[in-house]
Amino acid sequence: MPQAPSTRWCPTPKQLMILEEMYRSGVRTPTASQIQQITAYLSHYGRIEGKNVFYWFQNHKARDRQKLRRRLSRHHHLLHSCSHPHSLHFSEETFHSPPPPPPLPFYTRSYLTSSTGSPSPLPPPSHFVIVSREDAAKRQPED
Amino acid sequence: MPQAPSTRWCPTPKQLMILEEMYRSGVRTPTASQIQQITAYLSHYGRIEGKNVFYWFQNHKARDRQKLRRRLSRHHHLLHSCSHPHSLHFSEETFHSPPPPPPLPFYTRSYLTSSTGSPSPLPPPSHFVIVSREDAAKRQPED
DNA sequence: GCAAATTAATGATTTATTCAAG
DNA sequence: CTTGAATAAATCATTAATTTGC
Repeated sequence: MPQAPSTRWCPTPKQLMILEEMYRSGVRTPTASQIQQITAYLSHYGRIEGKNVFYWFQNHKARDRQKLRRRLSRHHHLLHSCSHPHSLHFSEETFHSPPPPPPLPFYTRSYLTSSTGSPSPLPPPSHFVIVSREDAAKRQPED
Repeated sequence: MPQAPSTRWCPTPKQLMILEEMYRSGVRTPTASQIQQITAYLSHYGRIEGKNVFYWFQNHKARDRQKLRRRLSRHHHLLHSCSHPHSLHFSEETFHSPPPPPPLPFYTRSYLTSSTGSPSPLPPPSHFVIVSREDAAKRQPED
């Protein structure tokens, strides 16, 4: 019985080291030729195909971003909760502790495209624009 | 030491999420009244002013286009820019120094200059594509 | 120690976006 | 308005770590 035909690529430690080194050096989305070169080089350390290299960089980049985003998010939350000592009291949640679920129906593409049905929004002031950097600027949805 | 009264707005993760959702929904250059409403809504999640919203959409749209344009530019210049050693962060250092055992020169002058030196179509077609996007080019910044 | 069971990583696919060309 | 090009995000699937009962 032939060994389990491992259905997916499994990088050798050496291959992994090199890929990580490249990533650290700034490689993120290698071009086709770069992928070819990288693949050719890594094939000295074990079986590998171009798509493996392609996927590896895609995944690594994506998960790096993911990790970073989670870290920043947590950091942000910690800062906020720590900077408001008085929020430790539970009874005061009425104020600013947890943003209650405010209504979320907002602007959607449908709203923008069917602009004729907009009763509340101010009429586009059109020419003359930009107001101060203060309250806002006015513009027509051109997109 | 006086606390740094953070002179500029810093979106909370929640605010960012909502802004991005709006952007995805088609909002690009909200009108003054839209900005007012958005600001009011986002203020549930942290300090924010109308100008912050205005600038956010301006910047996000601009950077989105910039990113795309840079990608296209890269694509357009690939054949020529491949001869730019600088564009390959990991070229000789990464390959010629660390990997001692196996031979395989990597990015050599010949490769860089004869960018068209990739005669074979590219990474294994295996039954799916990846590869189609390769011939085009991408690379480098802000990834 | 050692596998079966469970959980965490991560390779591979699919889906949803973006802008701009036609 | 539709489509092309190129991802990046979300998801699926399999492999590696680990936990656990014996």
